[in-house]
Amino acid sequence: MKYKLTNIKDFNLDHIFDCGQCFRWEKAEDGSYTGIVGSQIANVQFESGDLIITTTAEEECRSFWHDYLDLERSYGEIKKNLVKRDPVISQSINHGHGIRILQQDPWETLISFIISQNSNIPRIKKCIQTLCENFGEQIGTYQGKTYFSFPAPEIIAELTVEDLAVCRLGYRAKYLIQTAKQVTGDGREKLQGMKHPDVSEEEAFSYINSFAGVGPKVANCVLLFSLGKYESFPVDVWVKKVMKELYGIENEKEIRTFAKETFGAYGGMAQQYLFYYMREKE
DNA sequence: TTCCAGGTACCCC
DNA sequence: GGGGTACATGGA
Repeated sequence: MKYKLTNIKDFNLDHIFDCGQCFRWEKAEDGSYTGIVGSQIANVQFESGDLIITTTAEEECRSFWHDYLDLERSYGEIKKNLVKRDPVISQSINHGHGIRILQQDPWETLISFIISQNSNIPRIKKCIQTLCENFGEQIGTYQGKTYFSFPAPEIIAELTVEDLAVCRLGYRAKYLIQTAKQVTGDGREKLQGMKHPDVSEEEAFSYINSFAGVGPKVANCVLLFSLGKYESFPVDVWVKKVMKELYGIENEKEIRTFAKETFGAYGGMAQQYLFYYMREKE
């Protein structure tokens, strides 16, 4: 299927796919991006306000893409609000003005960010790709390339550390297996259930934080990138750098307090603008 | 060689 | 509850 969505503002593919929230979208020479979401392969192009989505899905799923790309939310208002609360962030917002927080799958996000710990983005991408190629399902080809789904919890739960050695996950392999075992059964439904607006950020945090290999940083990424808890403010090495440089705050606890008080309900968006700014700056 | 990367678990006090 | 340290791996 092919969709054309018009008059889209505050939207930039490079900002969205290169701000560290996702690991499986690839840029093509024409500037479009191709990725896998669920069991469909999709290509997205964006030019002068028009968004063209080409997908292998046969059924109508326009509203799905609206949700996934977070098109219903007014990022213009959010950015205005953030600058009003804190003028210092405006340069970061200008730099990543087209960022949108994708509404990703909680299971894939959980595993991806367990893999991300103490690693770097190119290697994280490679690990995840190998994981999908070896243990996901082949879902089709697009422009000569074969694509694979993200392996289900039931698949990873049955693997051994030796099976996963091909992915070069290091000490994280055992976390994947343990977490997958926790998620199988009714766990998957509980994980999805955390998306519900009635589930508070605190409640979601303590649940996600209880998985093997998940600490505060990974938990906050899962909350922000897949559970719609937009006040979450993941603190990693890059955020520490930018907070020191722009605000003179080094202590992690102070960073959290500052973010909560300053950015409030949209701490997650603020974090993404700051993270992207600091990473591009190097 | 050493350092570092979207950190966490575990131990000690 | 804060403060060290080991942990797999690959690129700079």
